[in-house]
Amino acid sequence: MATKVFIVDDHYMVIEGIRSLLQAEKGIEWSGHAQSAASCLAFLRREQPDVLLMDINLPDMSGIDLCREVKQLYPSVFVIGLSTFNQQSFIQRMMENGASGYVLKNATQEELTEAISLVSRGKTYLSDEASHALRDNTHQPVVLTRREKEVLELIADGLTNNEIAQKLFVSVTTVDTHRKNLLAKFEAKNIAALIRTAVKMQLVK
Amino acid sequence: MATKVFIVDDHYMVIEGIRSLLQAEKGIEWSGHAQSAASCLAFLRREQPDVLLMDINLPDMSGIDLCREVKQLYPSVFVIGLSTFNQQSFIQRMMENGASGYVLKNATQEELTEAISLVSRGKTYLSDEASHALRDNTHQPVVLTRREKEVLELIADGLTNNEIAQKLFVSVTTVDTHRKNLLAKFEAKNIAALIRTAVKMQLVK
DNA sequence: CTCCGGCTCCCGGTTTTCAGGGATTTTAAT
DNA sequence: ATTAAAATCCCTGAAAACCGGGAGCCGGAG
Repeated sequence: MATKVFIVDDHYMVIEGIRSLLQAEKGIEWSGHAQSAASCLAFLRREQPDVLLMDINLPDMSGIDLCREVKQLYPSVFVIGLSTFNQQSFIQRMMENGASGYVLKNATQEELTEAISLVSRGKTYLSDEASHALRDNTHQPVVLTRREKEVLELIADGLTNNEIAQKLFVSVTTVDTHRKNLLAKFEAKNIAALIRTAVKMQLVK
Repeated sequence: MATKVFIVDDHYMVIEGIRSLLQAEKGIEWSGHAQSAASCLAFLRREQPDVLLMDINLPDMSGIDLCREVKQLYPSVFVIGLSTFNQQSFIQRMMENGASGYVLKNATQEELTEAISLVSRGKTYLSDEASHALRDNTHQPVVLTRREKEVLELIADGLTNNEIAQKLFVSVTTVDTHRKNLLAKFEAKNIAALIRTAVKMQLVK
């Protein structure tokens, strides 16, 4: 029985590429594709594939969140993360949210089919680069509170503590405390270093 | 006579996707592909296609630079930028360096073939989103001097003016001047805002 | 109920940045 | 040789950030 594969990716060319790569494969059945999280979820309501290839950057929802949602609703669907980037933080969060594998978009046909084959049998597949990135596990993902995110965003916008305090209707010292906590969480020496890593981790737009 | 199309992109799946999209087209001849700037240049030394589809994010060289080099060596090769991102700065710099078009990776088959057709006849094609992004022409690309880049990098690393001064063997006031100039060039209120945009513009790693 | 995390607020003191000037020397291009 | 841009250096004063504490309030989990 062939493995049913569905793909969600907002880049039409990537969908085409994967379809073309998998077309010839005997054990794989093309289940369909979606270009957004919403239409992916809509499809899943009617029908569940065995393996779901999922881009991490979707227009309406992050792949991380979509993955969690999918695994919650349909635990039997195995998810493989798909991305151009080889960022530990992404890969890690993806796996934490129930993904079974992670493949980079420059993967070869062999890699992809092997990944699908392994994952459909309940195993885990990580591309070499991905597993390597996971081993570099020095930075665990920084978890911020609601308030800290707000403050961080405003700091990144160039506001001073004073201005932030006024905007959030709190005291300057409160903002300063949040700032201290942010510096601690990011293990940053100052705001410059903090913003740098925050932007790279995509915690600020 | 068919238009010869060559593609350079480090993502195998995108190459496959485009190949599959163009396969059926009558007027288009698949000239080959490369996964790095180096092998693209190697190919061009032997043979020149009519149209060169070029990813902006290459492993060994930025598409921006590759585009400039290609146009300098082989002005008759028309370049179409290819990217997942819709960032004005990229598009603009690509066009400044001689590209004839810019297509997003979620383009449809029609869009892509139209782009190739237009560009091969010496015209310009910008995807809707790209041309729209270009219209938002508020931010011209920030040009930094050698020294400013160094200082910016060190600021982003979290060093203070004092530390930077020691590292670069110059006076603190010099570093402060560079800092001021950076703030002015980025039109940033303070370092937080500066670093934010600098990272987003990929001027710091 | 108790404990913990998040949010709030405060103090005192030091360091750094920012906003204004102005000025000289190197370097590269015409 | 001239010129312009880059790089260097200096001053002052105000504003902001950073440091290392302490402390009360609340809501949810155990």
